[in-house]
Amino acid sequence: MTTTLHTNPDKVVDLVFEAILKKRLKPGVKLSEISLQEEFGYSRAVVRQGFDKLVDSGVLIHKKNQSVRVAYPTKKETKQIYEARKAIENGVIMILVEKHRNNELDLSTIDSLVIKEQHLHENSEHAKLTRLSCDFHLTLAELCDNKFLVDSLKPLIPLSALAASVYADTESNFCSFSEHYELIEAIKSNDPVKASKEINTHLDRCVESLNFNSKAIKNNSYSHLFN
Amino acid sequence: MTTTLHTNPDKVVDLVFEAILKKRLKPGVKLSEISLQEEFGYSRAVVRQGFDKLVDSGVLIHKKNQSVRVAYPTKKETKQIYEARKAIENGVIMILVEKHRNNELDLSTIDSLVIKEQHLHENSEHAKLTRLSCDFHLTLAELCDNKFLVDSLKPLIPLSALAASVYADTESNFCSFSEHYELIEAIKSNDPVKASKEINTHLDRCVESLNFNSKAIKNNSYSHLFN
DNA sequence: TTTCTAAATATTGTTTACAATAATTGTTAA
DNA sequence: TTAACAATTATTGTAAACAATATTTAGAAA
Repeated sequence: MTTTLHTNPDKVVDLVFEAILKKRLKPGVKLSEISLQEEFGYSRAVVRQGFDKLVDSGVLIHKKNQSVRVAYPTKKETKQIYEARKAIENGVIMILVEKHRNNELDLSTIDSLVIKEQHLHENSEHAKLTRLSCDFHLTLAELCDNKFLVDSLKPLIPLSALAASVYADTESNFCSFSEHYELIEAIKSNDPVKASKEINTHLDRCVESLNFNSKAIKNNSYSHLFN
Repeated sequence: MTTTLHTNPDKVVDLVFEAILKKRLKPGVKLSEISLQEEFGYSRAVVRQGFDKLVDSGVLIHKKNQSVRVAYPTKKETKQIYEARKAIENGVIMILVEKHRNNELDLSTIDSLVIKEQHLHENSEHAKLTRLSCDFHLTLAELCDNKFLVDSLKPLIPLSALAASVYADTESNFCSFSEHYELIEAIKSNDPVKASKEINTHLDRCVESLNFNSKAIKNNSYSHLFN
């Protein structure tokens, strides 16, 4: 078997992002350069470059001479993450309403995504629904056709997932499917005020559904996370 | 003389950012790893790490096996940059209005910055004014006390400066001092609608002041940029 | 048993050397 | 003179070796 050698640091970034969105990588977990090198056939330098990018975006934390760790968002950071998302995603929605008004917007991909979400919701497949709702928000940004906006939002999605890992009591009802539906309807009705209200309340409710008190104790006992 | 060895890639990032904001680094210029290494005493690895970050943010362009080059924003990219800035900075202003309403905002630094801008404006020191207006926008973001918002906006400022290098006919009136003043007044009046309008029209006018036609020819003749 | 200390191990930080590629220069032929 | 090609040079890409630091393990003393 010829193992193809991977040389793209972005692949490492995608790998870590995906693992976080699937809740396989939990907040606080250690990630050594060598382990990824051996497991996936990346050179150590490539792994380091990928890690550097992830550290830059705040998804990994790096202290000198220590292994990087998956971020463990504090209450304050969680609120900052959603505050930043509100700013960026509001802009995204405004652009999409404008585009839709000018008949420049193809909503077919997002429509089918919402339908998928509905199915998962009806079948109570919470894990998959959570995963898909991340795609929902990123897909909206991508529809703007603006790489700078996408790059700004991208790291905030796994960070949100990490915050949920820490503070969400239950997976159900975290990122509401019905609110996604309403948001798309607002875009289709060419109503920027309504659309803005929808995205704001949606993201506000994501934060409100978190429980910062009960898990506060857990912050002091990282040990169970590190094997 | 004991030359202290620099080991922080972020210093390289700051160095390049500052050089761009001061218009000393022009769009399209080549940057070799070795030159910075020799000139500032960074190790090549550190320079590479800094370059990687700058490439990630879009400020440098990197093709395999070639030296990195300072970005040369196209017309489309320039519009994307300002579209992204409108999204992010709108969010920034909304946060600041809310903070000011709750008496949680100290505007003294931004006030003195605007006064400095006024002096430079009156003395027609266009270069310094352009430099300071970049600080104005970044300082607003920093007042939000949200590192994610700051990180999102940060690369868009040098990119705006590069766009101006390419498409601005004259330095004067590029980023209007009086509009900065009006924006702060809007925040002080606790009026989110007015403040939102101010930042939007301000950024729109920045783009409108650019001349995408005349410089279109220059795109084909890079030669004057490379010494 | 528990706690402190020291040795051993593992991991990251940095430099170096070499390979691969691009850019430049020089030469020759039309 | 110009254009095409070859040889040289310069620069980046990659891997490997070593140093510095952190972590773990083992052992000794309380």
